Amino acid sequence: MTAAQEPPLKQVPLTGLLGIALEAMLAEFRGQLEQEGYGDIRPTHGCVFRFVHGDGMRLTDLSALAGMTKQSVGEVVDDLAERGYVERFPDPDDRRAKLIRLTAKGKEAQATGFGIFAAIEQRWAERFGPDRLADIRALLEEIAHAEAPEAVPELARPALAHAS
Amino acid sequence: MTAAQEPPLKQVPLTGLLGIALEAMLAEFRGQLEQEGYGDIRPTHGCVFRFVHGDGMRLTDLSALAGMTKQSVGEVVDDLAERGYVERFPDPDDRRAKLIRLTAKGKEAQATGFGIFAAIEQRWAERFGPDRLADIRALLEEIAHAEAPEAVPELARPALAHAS
DNA sequence: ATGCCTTGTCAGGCTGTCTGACCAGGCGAA
DNA sequence: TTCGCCTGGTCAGACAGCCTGACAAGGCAT
Repeated sequence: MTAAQEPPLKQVPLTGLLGIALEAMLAEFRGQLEQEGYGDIRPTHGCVFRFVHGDGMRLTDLSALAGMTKQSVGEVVDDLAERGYVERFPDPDDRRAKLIRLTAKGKEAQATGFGIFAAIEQRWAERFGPDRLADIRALLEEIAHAEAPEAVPELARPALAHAS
Repeated sequence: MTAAQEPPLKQVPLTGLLGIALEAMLAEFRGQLEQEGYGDIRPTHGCVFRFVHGDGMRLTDLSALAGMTKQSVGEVVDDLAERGYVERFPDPDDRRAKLIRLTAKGKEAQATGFGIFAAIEQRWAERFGPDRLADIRALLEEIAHAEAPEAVPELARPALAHAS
């Protein structure tokens, strides 16, 4: 037990740990979501559910937020439309464009999803320590803000704002 | 600034933040790796590089560690073998099996990769605070240990061990 | 009113993974 | 021994999820 120097410092890369934590949370999420009756929602659909809001958004905007091509997001939107979660309607201000919005069913699903995420985080907080989880969230928000501010517009306004 | 109750508590899901952090680290990793001359190593190859060690491992063992099918890992091994990073040789103890081990080139690549991961973590530590990063690592290790102990065998022996 | 930009779609392709079927070799029980 | 079953690895085929390229319809500025 003599704490000698570890020779090559073979620690598990942080990416591996992040990946495991992420995967575990997502697995929990998918299970819960299915249990709530949304078994037909797949991970890919997240790129729309995460960002769609308001009275109608353009595909172009969604794809920019999601960091994916219009074609890819368009396919997801098609799929969600077939399943009745979103609907397209013509943009009254621009006849080229179509707007995408959640249906009533879609809004329920989105709310359920966000609720599940909150519940999981709550459970993890109880399990691993509320303050530790708050710390990790704060740090991750800071990292996200630094690395991909466009993907987390919600972070544009918090306390950090006046820190720079 | 009256801290009233937030109505639907619309916080960004932790998974999103974890994903951004993970992606950012991996992007940094890939950039560095290419810069070190290993531009032909793709993310998929990680499922082998992460786990292969010693004097030869079976495909079955690698696939179990990686949590993937034998076929998928086999394809990756084929690819790495063509590129000269690993080699197969018959298991002297079991004529059905072949053992997989790193070539000299593969060992260099693996060491370089682990080094880059360590360097990135070091840089992030300086950037976001060494103690905060240590905290997040400790928490993530705990989570990983709880959620996927088989994927992080290195964690089987640390200080946590006598805590239970 | 003409030429360029934007919006969305169609078509095709690639990567990474999976399932199913199979052969060759090992191993235990009759 | 030898027969039936298990195990290690491979072949073949499929599919999800993403991409790039090409395009038609519509807006917009000179």
